[in-house]
Amino acid sequence: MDTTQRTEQQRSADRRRRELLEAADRVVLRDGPQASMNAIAAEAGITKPILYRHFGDKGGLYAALAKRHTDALLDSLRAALDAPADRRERVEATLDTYLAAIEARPQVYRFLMHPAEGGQPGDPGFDVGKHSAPLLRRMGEELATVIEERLDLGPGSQQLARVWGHGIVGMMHAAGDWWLGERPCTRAELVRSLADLLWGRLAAAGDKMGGPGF
Amino acid sequence: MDTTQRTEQQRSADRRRRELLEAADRVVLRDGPQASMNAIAAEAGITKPILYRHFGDKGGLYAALAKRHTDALLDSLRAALDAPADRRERVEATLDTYLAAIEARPQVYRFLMHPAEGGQPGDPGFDVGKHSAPLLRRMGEELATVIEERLDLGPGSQQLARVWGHGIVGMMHAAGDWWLGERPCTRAELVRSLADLLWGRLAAAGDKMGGPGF
DNA sequence: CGATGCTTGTTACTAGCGGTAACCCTAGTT
DNA sequence: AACTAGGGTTACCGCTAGTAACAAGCATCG
Repeated sequence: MDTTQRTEQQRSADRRRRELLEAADRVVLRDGPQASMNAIAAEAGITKPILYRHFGDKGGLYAALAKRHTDALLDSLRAALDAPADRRERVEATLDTYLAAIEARPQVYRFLMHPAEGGQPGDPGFDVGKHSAPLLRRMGEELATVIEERLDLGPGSQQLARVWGHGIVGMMHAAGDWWLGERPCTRAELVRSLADLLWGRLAAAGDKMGGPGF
Repeated sequence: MDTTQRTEQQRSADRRRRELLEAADRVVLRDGPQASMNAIAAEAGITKPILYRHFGDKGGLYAALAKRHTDALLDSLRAALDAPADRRERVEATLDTYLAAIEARPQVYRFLMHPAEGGQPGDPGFDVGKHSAPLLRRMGEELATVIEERLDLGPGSQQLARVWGHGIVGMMHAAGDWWLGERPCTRAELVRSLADLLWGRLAAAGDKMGGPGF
């Protein structure tokens, strides 16, 4: 049990793992989220059981793959969120960063939003809750902490911040998804519209027709 | 080609179709979205090919199934949205209606959010865009039309309304999904927090620490 | 009456998936 | 030389979606 040997092997295994992940990345980027384990193994130049030895099951591989992209995206978002500017500018920069990312690599984005979808036959468990992609959850929590750290929201601020975190992330996600499909306007316009929504223009707008009854 | 006969057969087919849909409904409600065609056929007391004759493929069945629930939910939402009350109350009622629905039947909700996920092997097409569930899209569009009809938003109102429609729906969806998993507060509190967000409390809140640079 | 279709239903199959058991082979250790 | 440890492969299991191909019941036409 020599430690140097162990680290040697660990390193080798880690390098292999990274190679496999990059191959998987290529396949997912080409075939979308339904890339098969066979295809990934073939792309990596090896066969299935090796994949399973490294990642356990398809969910494990997908989780590892998703973590890389999610971490990268979250780093960008944190940078935008931490920029030295006023709140509105920071919000717009964060929205724009996210939208630019999903615009640049839609397949990766799609993969992140529709992960494993697993559920092997023998498993009787049926996880209500945790439907959405881990990316959404992580972004929501991240934003919640930022909000709670920086904003003075009075009593119940922690809970309020978490609701807002997940809500805002969901708004960004859904609007981005729709925008990516239809492209009804430029990215800048979308960012501005969403920021306007968050800035209370919905509440401030006047009614169009007659009295408030309608 | 007697018309009466034709309607006769049409009626019979429609009744069968409804029976099959109800059986499928039971199975999906029990087994979740990964219910197999075999299981659905067994529940309906028949065998697979009949399902395929009626619905084409799994996507077809799921689409038909989703349409029923989506229509029902949209009707409830429209009712809440059309209530004779002021805007804030209507928004809160709509949020609450949606959240109550997903709370009452989480499996149906999950099914609606993670539909077919189809993609047969031979099909090289890869539809970027249209990732999210049809339910989200339809709710977004619906809300957009309501906003555009009732609010005076100045120039570019149509585009703004659509962005807001999809954004608000996404906010509701993501917050609801998270809430369903963690149950960190009551439904009423969640509704209130989200309405507060839409009412601009994010923009109105004060900074917690020092100057605006941070 | 018999033949023709049409709908309803079945059995039996294909092709591909995720996942695994069993084996092989090479390297290094004692 | 014997023996173990990993990396690798073949061949399989059970499952899925989807599809022939065939077997009735029942109307209509010649």
